[in-house]
This record gives sequence, C-alpha cells and structure tokens, in this order.
Amino acid sequence: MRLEALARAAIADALRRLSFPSPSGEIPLERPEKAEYGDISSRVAFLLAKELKRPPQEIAGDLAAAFSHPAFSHVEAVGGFLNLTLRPEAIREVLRQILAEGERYGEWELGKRRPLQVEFVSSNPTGPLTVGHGRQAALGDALANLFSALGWEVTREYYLNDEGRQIELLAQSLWARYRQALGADVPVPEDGYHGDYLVAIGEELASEWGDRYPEWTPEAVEAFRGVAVKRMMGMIHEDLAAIGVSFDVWTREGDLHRRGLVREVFEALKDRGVVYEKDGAHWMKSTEFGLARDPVLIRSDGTPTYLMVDIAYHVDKYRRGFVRVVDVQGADHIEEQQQVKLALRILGYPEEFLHYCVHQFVTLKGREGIERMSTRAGRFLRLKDLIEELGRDVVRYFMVRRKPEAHLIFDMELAKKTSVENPVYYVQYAHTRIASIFREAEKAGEPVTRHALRVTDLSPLTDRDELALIKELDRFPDVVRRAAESYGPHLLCEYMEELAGMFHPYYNRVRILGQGGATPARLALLYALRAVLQKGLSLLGVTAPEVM
RNA sequence: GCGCCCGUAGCUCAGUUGGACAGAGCAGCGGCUUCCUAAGCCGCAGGUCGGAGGUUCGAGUCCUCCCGGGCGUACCA
Repeated sequence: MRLEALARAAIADALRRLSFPSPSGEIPLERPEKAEYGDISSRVAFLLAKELKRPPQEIAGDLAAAFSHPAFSHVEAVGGFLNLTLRPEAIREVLRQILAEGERYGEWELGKRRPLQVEFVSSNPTGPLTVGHGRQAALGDALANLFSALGWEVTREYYLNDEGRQIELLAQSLWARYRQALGADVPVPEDGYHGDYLVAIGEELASEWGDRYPEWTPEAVEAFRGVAVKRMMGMIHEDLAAIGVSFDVWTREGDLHRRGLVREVFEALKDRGVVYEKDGAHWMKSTEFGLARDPVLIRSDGTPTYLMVDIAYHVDKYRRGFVRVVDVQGADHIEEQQQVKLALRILGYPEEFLHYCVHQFVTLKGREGIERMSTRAGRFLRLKDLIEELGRDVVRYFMVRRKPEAHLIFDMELAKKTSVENPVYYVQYAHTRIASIFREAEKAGEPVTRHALRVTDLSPLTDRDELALIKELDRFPDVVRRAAESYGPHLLCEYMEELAGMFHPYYNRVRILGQGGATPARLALLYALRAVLQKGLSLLGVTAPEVM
C-alpha cells in the first residue's frame, strides 16, 4: 500500500475508534517540509472542529491517543495537526512494491482504455512552425503521454485549416514572389505573408513554370494555393520531425464541409432557436448566455465562419467516440473557446467532454527583432532552427517547464550558454550517474536486474537520505496524475528536479559499490530511482541518456 | 470599456483541496576531487508574495477594488 493510503486507513481507524464523524471527502494529508512534523501530517482535526464543537488541538490529541497502526512508529498532535512518523520498514516496503511494478510504476488505470483525444499544434499551413508552436507541440505531446499513463487510449490529432482567406493570401503572396523572381514589380499583399521562406519557393516556381501565370487569375489562384499548401505542409512536417512529435490523425477542414456536417450542425443550432439573421448573416445569440458578443456563424455570402466549422468539428469528435477531448490552444483563442463550449452546451453535449489547455505565448529573449513573433510579418524563429541550435531535449524541457497559463520567456543565450547548469541536464545527469553505477556494479558481479533486486534484503537502507528518496519516489504516481488532470506537465519537471536534487547530494556523500550487504540494497533503491527518472523524462519526450 | 491570463529574491520561476517560520535554479561571494562521470557537492547572502480592504482559528492561495503587463474584443483563422 502506498504511504498516503496507509495514513488514511490508520486515521480512519482512529476516527472509528473514537466514534468521530468522517470528514466529507478524503482525509486531507500533507507531506510536511520539516522533519520534526513527521513523514505525513493531517489537518483532519481542523475539519472536525466545527462539527464536534471542540478545538482542533483537543481532537488531534484524542486521535493521537486512539491511533494504533503497525506502519507508524509514533504520532503527535501539534497545534491541531496530526503528525505521523513511519517505521523505516514501512518505507522500505514501498520500495519493494515499486520494484515489483517495475517500469509500469507511475501508471494508472483511471482511463480504462477509453478514447481520449489531444488536439494540438493545428497550425495553419501558412508558414513553418515557430518557437511558439514549439511550446504547443511539447505541451500537447507531453499531455498525450500523461493521459496514456493514466490509462486512456490517446489519439494525437492535428486540425488542418487548408482553406479560407488566409490560404488565399498565402497563395497570392507566393505568386508575388514568383512574379518578383521573373523580374516583375509585384508587391506581396500588405496583409499577406512577408516571410523569406516564400522567396525561394517563388524562384523555384519561376524556373519551373516560366511565365505561365502573368496575372492573378482563378487558374493562378488554384495552382498557387495547391503548391503553397503542399510546400508549407512539407516545412511543418520537418519541424514536427525535429521536435519528435507525430500525429495519429490529420483532419482537414475541407473534409468536414464535404461530409455536410457543417450544414447539419448549423441547422441543429437553428432548431434550438439560438440563431438569428442580421445584415444577411447568421449570428449566434451568445450574449443571451452571458458571453461578451454574438459571433457570426454564416457570413452574408453564405460561407461558414471558422467558428461554425470549429463547432461542427467538435460534434464530429464526439461522434467519433471520444469520451474526452483536450485542445491545446494559445491564449488568443479564449473567446473562440467560450463560443464553442457554449454551442456544445446548447446542443446538449456533456459538459466534461471538451477541455482546453490554454497557454500563453513564448517570448524570445536575446534575439533582436523577433521578440514579438508574427508569421505573417515574417518575424519569427523557426522551431527547427531553434532545435538544431539547442537540441531537442533542451527545447522540449524548457517549453513545458513553466505552467501553460503563464508567459514563457525563453532566454536564448541562457539556454545555450548554461548547457552546464541547465535543469534538464541536471535531471538527465542523475540518470546517467545511476546508469554508470550499474555498469560498474555489473562488472563487480553485483545484482543489477529487477528480478534480482526485488528480492534483495532492504534492511541496510537506514540512511535518512535513502528513506527520504523512497518517500519521494512514492509520490511519483500522484505527480503523474496531477500533471495530467491539471494540464500541467511542469509539475513533472518540478518533481524530477526535486528528485535529482536529492540524489546528487546522496551520491556525493554515500558510496554505493563495495559496501557489502548495503550495496545490493542501495542498488535496489537506485534501480527504482532510475526507473522513475526514465519514465518521467519519457513522459516529457526527453531522453534519459546512459552516458553524458 | 468589456472578457480571460499573469504580477512571489537582482533574473527565470515553483508553491496540492486556504494551514505550521515563504522555496528552487541562475546570477554574486567562499569552500570541496587518491574512491561509482565535478554536467556534481557544501556554505553565505538575498523577498513588506504588485497595492488596499474583506472572509477565516489561519490567506502567496478565496472575495472586492485599484495599479502594472499580456492576449482577445473581425462577416481572419
């Protein structure tokens, strides 16, 4: 049994013995920072104070007196808190269980193999991916990994918006570059795409097609749109390959139209009476439901807006059987999200179906001219280039290290020059050191396999750092769960940095090899630690190197 | 104006469902290597948790207002 479960059972037992009521919900537990407060503490007495009409400290005192559980060596009531101290054997038992679970330690079965979708990146094919998309790629992929670990059947999906006005502008921008390559003085449209990346493609097309498209005719639109989207998708695939993210499903906006779904969902909204006509367009009555404004669903020219398609897309997701959908999106989509959620609510879809992981933007520090990135203005740093410069591990780790809803200041110079003090290296180095010990241990004929270590005598593990490490390892499954359910992979970074920060001093102080009976026991501890580091890093899409 | 997010040490940020004297890394200063990788370890210094009220036995955490920053407020996506 895990330590928290142990403590809950013991406290519940004491409550029963005293005929005290149980608090509504779980018995609250904490891991106190100070050693003198024990291994686990509970403020359950505070919760019962009102109901029992007695001061918390009295209740805690009674609980301490009635407390009796073999896993705990002593109990103390301090200032209303109930502080529990575990017996070392109970802590070591946790290690044995971790070794029994092996590489699966940290996984859950909460998802029960139900289908869950993570939609992320979904960048329009109007340019390569920038470092901003990098945050989303790292975040989405980590969340997908985390939900897999919770036992969900996860689908990674990319929504491809390959139609509409932006694509038209892209095509026209490319055509302008093509004309320029042929010596014509054709400017890129002011609200078009000004990035360099279209210049080279324009030149290629000039030499391939010659003067075939002198005017911006419907034929030209068709030709350039096709080429532009194809080439942009090529770049996006390169960027995704660079960061190591791959998708299971690509959904194109055009598919939704062709299936008649957009029309059908619009009609459904109309049937619910939440659509009205004004100025030739169809609007949704969102203000009646408390939102800031009414959005257009169908333009006066009869074409559906992005929002309308987005609503239909989510209906489609539901029909495809997803029990839960997580959309990773930038903060500039918040209003859109409110509108989609409202529409789904009106249509009667369950509230818990759609979740958004909203993230703020990445600011690049140390690169002149691109502090405020804009694909359209051609002012950005390509994700692939960043990764080539810093390495995939550093980029991925940095991108998820901060909570999504906070701005991320990516200090280029720091990320580069601190390759020595970088937190990702700090964590990876802990793994590398353990790997190194295991190489030496094997040479020395010590037990190194899980099979051998799970039956080894753990009683030599009496050092305070050793017991503290085991207690920290015990937290891992909860961290995984919380990181997933709160859409905060940064919690995993924090945890692993803590773990590495406990291991390095221990390593420095305590020798593992050549210590007689203590050696196998310590190897057992390090085996579990290595497994957790591996698992944690892999959940973030970061490697766990054997050698650095 | 309205909506959402952020404001914690010089810098970048953590901080469970409110809890026991506010944490980490970097930067700064001073130490540590006959031994499993020094990409490491030990120590010092550094903060009126943006401000003001309020709720509570207890507020960095919840509520209100204010200040500062970001994003949105399109028949763009």
